[in-house]
Amino acid sequence: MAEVARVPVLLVGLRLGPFDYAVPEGMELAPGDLVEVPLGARRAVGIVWDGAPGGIGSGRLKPVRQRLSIPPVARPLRRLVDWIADYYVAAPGEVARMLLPAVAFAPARPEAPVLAVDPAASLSGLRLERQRALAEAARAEAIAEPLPLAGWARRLGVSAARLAPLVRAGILVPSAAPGRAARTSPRPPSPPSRLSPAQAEAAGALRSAVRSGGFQPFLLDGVTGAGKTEVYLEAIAEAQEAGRQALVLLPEIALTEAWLRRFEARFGRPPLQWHSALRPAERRATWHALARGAAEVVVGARSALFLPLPRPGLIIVDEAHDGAFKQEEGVHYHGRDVAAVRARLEDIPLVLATATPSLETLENVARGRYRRLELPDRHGGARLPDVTLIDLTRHPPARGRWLAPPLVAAIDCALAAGEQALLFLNRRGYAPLTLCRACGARIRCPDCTAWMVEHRLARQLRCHHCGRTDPVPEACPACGTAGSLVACGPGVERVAEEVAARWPSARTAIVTSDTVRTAAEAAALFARVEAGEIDILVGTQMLAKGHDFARLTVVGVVDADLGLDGGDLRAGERTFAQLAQVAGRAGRGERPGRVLVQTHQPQAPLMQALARHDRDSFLAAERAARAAAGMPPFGRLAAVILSAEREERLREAARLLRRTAPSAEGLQTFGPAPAPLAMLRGRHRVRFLVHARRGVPLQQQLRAWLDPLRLPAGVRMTIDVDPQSFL
DNA sequence: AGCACGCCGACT
DNA sequence: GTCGGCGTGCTC
Repeated sequence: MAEVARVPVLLVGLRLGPFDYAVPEGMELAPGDLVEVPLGARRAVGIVWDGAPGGIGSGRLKPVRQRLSIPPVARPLRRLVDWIADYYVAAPGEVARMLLPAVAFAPARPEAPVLAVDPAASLSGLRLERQRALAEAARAEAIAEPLPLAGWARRLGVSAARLAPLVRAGILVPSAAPGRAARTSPRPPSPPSRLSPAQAEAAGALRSAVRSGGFQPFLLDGVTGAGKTEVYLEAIAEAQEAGRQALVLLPEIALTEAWLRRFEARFGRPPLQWHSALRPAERRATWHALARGAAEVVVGARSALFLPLPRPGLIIVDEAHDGAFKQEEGVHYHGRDVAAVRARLEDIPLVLATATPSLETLENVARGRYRRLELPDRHGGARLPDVTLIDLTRHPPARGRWLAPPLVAAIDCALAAGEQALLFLNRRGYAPLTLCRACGARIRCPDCTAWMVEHRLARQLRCHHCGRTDPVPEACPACGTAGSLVACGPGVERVAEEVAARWPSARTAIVTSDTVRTAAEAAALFARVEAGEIDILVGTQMLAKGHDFARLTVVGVVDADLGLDGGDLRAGERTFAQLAQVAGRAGRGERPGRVLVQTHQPQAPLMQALARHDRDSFLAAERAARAAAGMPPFGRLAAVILSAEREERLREAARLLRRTAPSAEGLQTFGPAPAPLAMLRGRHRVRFLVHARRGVPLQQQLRAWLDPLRLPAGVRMTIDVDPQSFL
C-alpha cells in the first residue's frame, strides 16, 4: 500500500503537539502554512511545522481539512517560536498563539476608495443651497491628500450620506492616488535635525550596520536628553532607503504621542502602531499591511515582536531598561531578549536605547557581544540637572504633609519664575493603607495578600493586584466604630491635595494610569503642559518616561526609598534607573533643571551615585555584588510558582515538588516559600526558586523535574525563567 | 485548551 | 430512579 504523505502540525493555542496529519491528494503544503485540522470531535487551527513528522501509526492519521488563506508564518518566526518555547519552558502551541492575533484570520478588507475635490467641477449640478455650501467647504479644505468618504464626512462635520450629492455631481471624484499607498510609499525624508558630533558618529555606525545587514547588536547608551531617538531615526531612514522594514518597541505605547510627533517631523508621516488599545479594524489593517510587506515602520508594545515582517531591516528597543518589556502572564518572556533573538534569526541589526542599561546588557557589552555607542552629553547644550538629596530625618515635612521644606522652597522658586514642577511618587491613589483608629484593623483585600488602596477621587477602595473595588466604608468593618478610619501614608492624590493647599493658584494635574487611560488623553494632557497650562504635575512612573517638557525645571522625588524594600534582587538597579529617568525630565530646555530627592538614607551609595550622576560606579558595585553571589547575569534563576484555591492541594503539590526537586552540580532549588503575594485573586501561592551557575542547563533540568509530575487537581504551575519581579 | 467519560449527591 | 458536579484522560 502506498504511504500517505504526512506533515507535522503545531496546534495553535494548545499545549500539544506538533501532531502529524495526512496531506489530502492534491493539497500542497509547506512549512509555515496555516491549516484547519480535526482534533477529536472539534477543529483546530495549526501551523505546518518543520522537521520530520512523528511516527504515529498511519491508522490514526486524520487528514488536514483545508489550507487557510492567511499569509504563512515565515521561517524566522517559526524558529522564534521554537526558541521561546525552549528557553522559557513553554508549550510551542501556546507560544505560536502570540503570532496569530484574531485579526490575522479576518481577511484584509479592501481599501475604501479615496476621493479628492475636482477644482474644475462646476457647482451647477447641485440644486440645494446647503449642498453648494458643503461643496465650497470641501474646496476650502484644500486637502492635498485624498480621503475616503468617511474621512471627508469627519472633516466637514456632516454624515457621509450628505456627501452623496457631491459625488454624484462630480465634485468629489475618485482619486488615482490611493490613500494608504500614499501614506506608506517611500518618500524622501526631510533633512535630519542637526546632530551633534557624538550623535552623528553613532548614527553613522547604525546606518552602516543597517546597510550591511547581518545580526549586529548595539547598546545606544546616552544620558537622558542626549537625543538617542534622533540617532536611531537615522537608522530607520537607512532601512527605508534600503526598502526594509523597521520595528520599534516602546514600553508603553499609549504614552508615545511625543515620540510619534518626532517621528512625523523626521519622516513626514506617522508609522503604523501596534498596541492593545487599537480598534479591531486598525489592528486588522496593520497586521495585513505588514504581512504583505506594504508598511515600512511599525512601533509597538512588546506584542509587536511577533508581527510578520517579510522584509525586516532593523529592530529597536527604546527605553530598553524598562520593566514593562517583561511579560508576566501566560508565556513569561522578556521583550528585550526576544527582540535580540528575533534580530539574530532575521539576521538584522538590533539597537537597545537607554540612559540606564541593565546589568545584563552591560555584561553583553563587556563580553564583546554588543557594541556600545555613547552619547555622553545632553543635546542642544542643555545640562544635566543638579541633584540634591533631602535628608528626611533632618528636614521632615510637617505632620500629615509629605513635601519637605527645601522641596517646597524649590517649587516656590520655579513657580515664581513661571516654570513648571514635577512631583514623582510611584503610588497610585490617595493612601496605600486605611486603618481603624479605634481597633487598629487594616482594610485588606479579601482575595489577595494586599491592603486596599483608597482612591479618594473615585471614592473607592481598590486592590491594585486583582482590581477589586469597594466603596469606602463609613464605619470600621471590623469593630463598627463610625468615623474611625484614617488614611495612612501618601499616594499621588494626597500629594496633589497638599499641593493644592500650598499653592492654591497653581494649576495641577495628576498623572497615573487611573487619570490618563488612553493615548488621546495623554496627548491632550501633554499638549496642555507644553502650552504652559499646567504648573505642577504629580504622578507615577508614567511621568518618568521619555517626555520632553522644555519649561519643566524642578523635579521632586517624594519618596526615593519606596522601591528599595522587599529584598528584590533588582530593587537597587530598578530604583536607580527610575530615579535617573525621572530626574532626567528636569532642565531639558534652555533653563537649567534641579532635582530634589527626598530620602531617609542620603548616605546610601545609590543616592550618592544619583546625586553625582555617577551611574557607572553604582552599577560597578551592583555588578560586583551579583558576581560574588553568582546572581544574574553571572548565574541564572527560574521561579516556579504553584497556585490553588484550596490550600491543602497547594501544600500537597509543594511537597511533591520539594521531594522531586533537582540538585545537581551548580544547581540549587529553594522553596517552597510563600510567594510574596501569598494569596492573589483568591488563589494561594507558593514559590520555588532555582539557581543555576553559568553553563548549567537550567531549562533541561526544569523540564526533567516538572514535565513528568502530575499535579493534584486544581493546582496551576507557572514557570518564570529570568524572573524580573519577585511577586 | 476543549471535550468526553466516569463515578457520587439533590431533584422531577 | 435521573441530572450534574468536576476529576481524569485524550486528542495526530
